[in-house]
Amino acid sequence: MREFKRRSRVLLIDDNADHLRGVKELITLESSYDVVATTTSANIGINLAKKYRPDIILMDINMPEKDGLQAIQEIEKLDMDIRVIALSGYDDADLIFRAMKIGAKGYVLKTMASAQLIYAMDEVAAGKIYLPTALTSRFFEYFQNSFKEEEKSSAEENLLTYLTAREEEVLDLLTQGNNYKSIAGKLFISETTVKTHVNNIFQKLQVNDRTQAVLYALNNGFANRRLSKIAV
Amino acid sequence: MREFKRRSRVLLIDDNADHLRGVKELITLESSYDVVATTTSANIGINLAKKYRPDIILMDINMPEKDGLQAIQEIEKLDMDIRVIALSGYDDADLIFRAMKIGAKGYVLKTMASAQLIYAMDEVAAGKIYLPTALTSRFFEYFQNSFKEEEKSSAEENLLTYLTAREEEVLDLLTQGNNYKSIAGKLFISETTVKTHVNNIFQKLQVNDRTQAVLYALNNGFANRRLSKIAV
DNA sequence: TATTTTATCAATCTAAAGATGTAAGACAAA
DNA sequence: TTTGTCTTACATCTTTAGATTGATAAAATA
Repeated sequence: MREFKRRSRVLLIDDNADHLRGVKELITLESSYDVVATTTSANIGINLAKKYRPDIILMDINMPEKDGLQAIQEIEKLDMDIRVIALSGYDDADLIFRAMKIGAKGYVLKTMASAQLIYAMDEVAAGKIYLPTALTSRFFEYFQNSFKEEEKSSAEENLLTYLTAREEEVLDLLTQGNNYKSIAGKLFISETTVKTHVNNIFQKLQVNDRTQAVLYALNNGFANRRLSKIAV
Repeated sequence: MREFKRRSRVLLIDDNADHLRGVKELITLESSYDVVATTTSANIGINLAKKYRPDIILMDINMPEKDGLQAIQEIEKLDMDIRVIALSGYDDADLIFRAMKIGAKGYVLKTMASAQLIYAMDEVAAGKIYLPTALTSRFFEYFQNSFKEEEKSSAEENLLTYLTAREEEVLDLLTQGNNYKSIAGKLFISETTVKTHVNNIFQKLQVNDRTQAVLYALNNGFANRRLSKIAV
């Protein structure tokens, strides 16, 4: 290996000045990291990120002024290959999920041992995504639950199962925004036949019009599912 | 602690008879687990699960006959508090994602050291969800990518931003399957006004009818997002 | 074989949706 | 003050959508 390992440049964002100082000292002790800047403001932090282009950002996500999660999202949108690790005081499943969803490369609790933080930084610096085992477990509980709820609603009774193969084809075209004429053309059948199918679909799905039919289809696992209830 | 720790009952499902025997021996050596049954067939495995009600199932998901993932899903549907750990020969991100999505409590590679498997079983037996660190990293790359694609498509140019507040209200009601009369009633305005709004919405979203408008809204981050491309 | 389901098509009718033009009052920005 | 946008509203007209009834042939099923 000819190229030696470059020291990773780190930006710290934490509204708690004391904690900020502590983390800075901790990291400075590590030979492989340079703290290029620190700030107690998320907004300033975003600007510092643009200016210094650090490799890693440690972002406190429990800040009053600006939401740390929002800041992460904005930094991710810059698409500058800056890897953000979320620092949080809480091991709340929802927080962990949202942080990982918007692109955080790690999530470390402030209460965790400093060695854990350094390890996370090492992993993230190496291009990996790191979550402590305990938090991973939390994450997955939340993750699996969000799918469980879906299944329940669709497990009740999915009226889509009553549709014939042809009706499914027609419904599929409906969910793509086609009108009668267009569907007739694509299936090589007459418009009146399409009307018959559509009417039968309405009966079976117990809806009144095509919009409701399309909505029913999308909400009940037709083609592609919805991941509802999960938004940042 | 008055109650002593009950030995966990384990069911093994693996179409590779040799591997099955090996894992069985390995687990039998552990004092805390009883192998209650083994089978090389996923279908039989499901029936054995119903019969023996094991605490844990080790399920090979790379089986030709029946898909192991499907088998996991069916077992999860039983809702019998049977915790399934997926065994796989591949650390494929998509496989890991799908296994965890449908409710697997763990995912262990066959190539991993036996100690790793036992550790996973210990964690899962204790009610946790366990993924080896390396696989967790894989999982999250896949997970985050699935959201990144969404953002791209909605970042191109979201025509929804051109809508006025009132038009958004109307569109929201459209995406709930309301007709003109219903919308007029809910917004306390006349039906003709609703028509005006709806027509303006069509212009702005560049669509021809309400179904297309609803589809555009749903596909472009209106109210709740879609997690497309990810299906089991 | 008899029966049911499915897919096809038609005619007819009503209701709803969509296109277009016009316009007045409110309100904010220039 | 003027300009522009937003919200409201109406009239008119054309086009779709949807409901209903009826019918035929093929295919699946009992």
